Amino acid sequence: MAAPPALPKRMSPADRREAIVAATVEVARRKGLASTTVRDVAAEMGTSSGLIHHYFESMDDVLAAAFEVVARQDLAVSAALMGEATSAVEALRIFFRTYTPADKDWAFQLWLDAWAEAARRPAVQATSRRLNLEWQGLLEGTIRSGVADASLLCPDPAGAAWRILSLLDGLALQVVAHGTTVTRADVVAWSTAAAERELGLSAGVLG
Amino acid sequence: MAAPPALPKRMSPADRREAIVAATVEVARRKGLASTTVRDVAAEMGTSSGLIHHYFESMDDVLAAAFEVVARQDLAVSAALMGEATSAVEALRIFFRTYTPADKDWAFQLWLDAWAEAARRPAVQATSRRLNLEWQGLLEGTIRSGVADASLLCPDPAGAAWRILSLLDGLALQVVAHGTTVTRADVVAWSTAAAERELGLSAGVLG
DNA sequence: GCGCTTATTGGACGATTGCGCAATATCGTC
DNA sequence: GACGATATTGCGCAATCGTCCAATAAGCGC
Repeated sequence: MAAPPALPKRMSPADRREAIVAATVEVARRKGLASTTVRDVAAEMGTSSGLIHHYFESMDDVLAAAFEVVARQDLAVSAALMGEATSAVEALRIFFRTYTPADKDWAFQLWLDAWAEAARRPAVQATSRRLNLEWQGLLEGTIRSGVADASLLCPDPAGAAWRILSLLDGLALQVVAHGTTVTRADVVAWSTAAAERELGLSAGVLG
Repeated sequence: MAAPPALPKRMSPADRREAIVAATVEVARRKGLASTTVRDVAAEMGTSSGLIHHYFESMDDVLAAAFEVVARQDLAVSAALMGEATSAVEALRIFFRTYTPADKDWAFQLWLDAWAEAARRPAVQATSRRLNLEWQGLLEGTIRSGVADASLLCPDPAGAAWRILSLLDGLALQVVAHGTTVTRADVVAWSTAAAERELGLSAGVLG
């Protein structure tokens, strides 16, 4: 429990902006994106609510920035680990392992909120779309590299990436939103199996 | 433009309840589930807002009821048409044709809202889960009947139904929430192709 | 130490939210 | 035609929302 390094009463604009986003993330983790308010964020920081609007034009921007931090961090972690892989197949294994974090349901709930709020909050829609595209790009790139060295077979890397990602999202959605008969284990098993079939890999290779 | 049949000033409880739900659907179609308010519904009906609370305990219940009507109607239409099919494969063809209605994006936006709001509104979560399960049941039943008469091959009808449904949802999500590079045509083509592979059908049969 | 810049405060503002309740209007029944 | 049941009104209530703004105070260059 390391205390934040002796917060000065007055922070540099860059630091403050970062602090606001961090506080927003913390609140959104507990309450979801859709019901995170300016006052929640201010209270979390221990400052006034007016301060938030000194750095952000609207709440839409604040939420979008917070969502971007969370989503981009997960993306960065996956991308970094996949980058160290010595083969496309190994990278894919890492992808499935990091994309389905058992203890971070709240992050996926943020995605659910972002997809729904996209219709009402332009900034949230823009970042949600951007991040989704980047995830697809990461996956597509990995597939392409595997096709290049013939370690896997795929006539349509871009489409395959969308299909794998969407199946994963659709299944995870059921777990997080409903807690249905679909289990976390099903999500992993079914999506990896689908990817193996999609990429001409033998069954179980991505397990 | 047929005027509603001479609304009496005082309606029977059953009719009024129905009218409230209908008005809620109309508002939700325009504004989404998440931002539909008691006063919106009252204004849509041309009545007072207090009336809504005379029939529903909370707004959560109203929204859940409205969502259920929309989702159940789509389900009923699909189920009815599929019931008239003379083969499992034909039923599946109907399924894909009716599940992806080009001109009704707002209905899918309601699903997005429901999935996100599920974390905050118990009644919405309950109906969202229930309806999702029924869609899965419909699809699973169709697959089972096809397996029974050997018109298709599937070792795991329940899982297959979840996978097909989730892929469809995940792809449609991209179209509705983001309007990304994924097109409506992609959604249909990709999900039918996945289903054909999943069910041991030759390519293009479900197109 | 002085003064300018600006980070920060703290509350006001108007709009909006879900919900509750007493008063009123309307209907079916005798 | 009067009565009882109840559908409906219309507003009030307390809480909350995002946004804005004048006042305050902290830090930096001189």
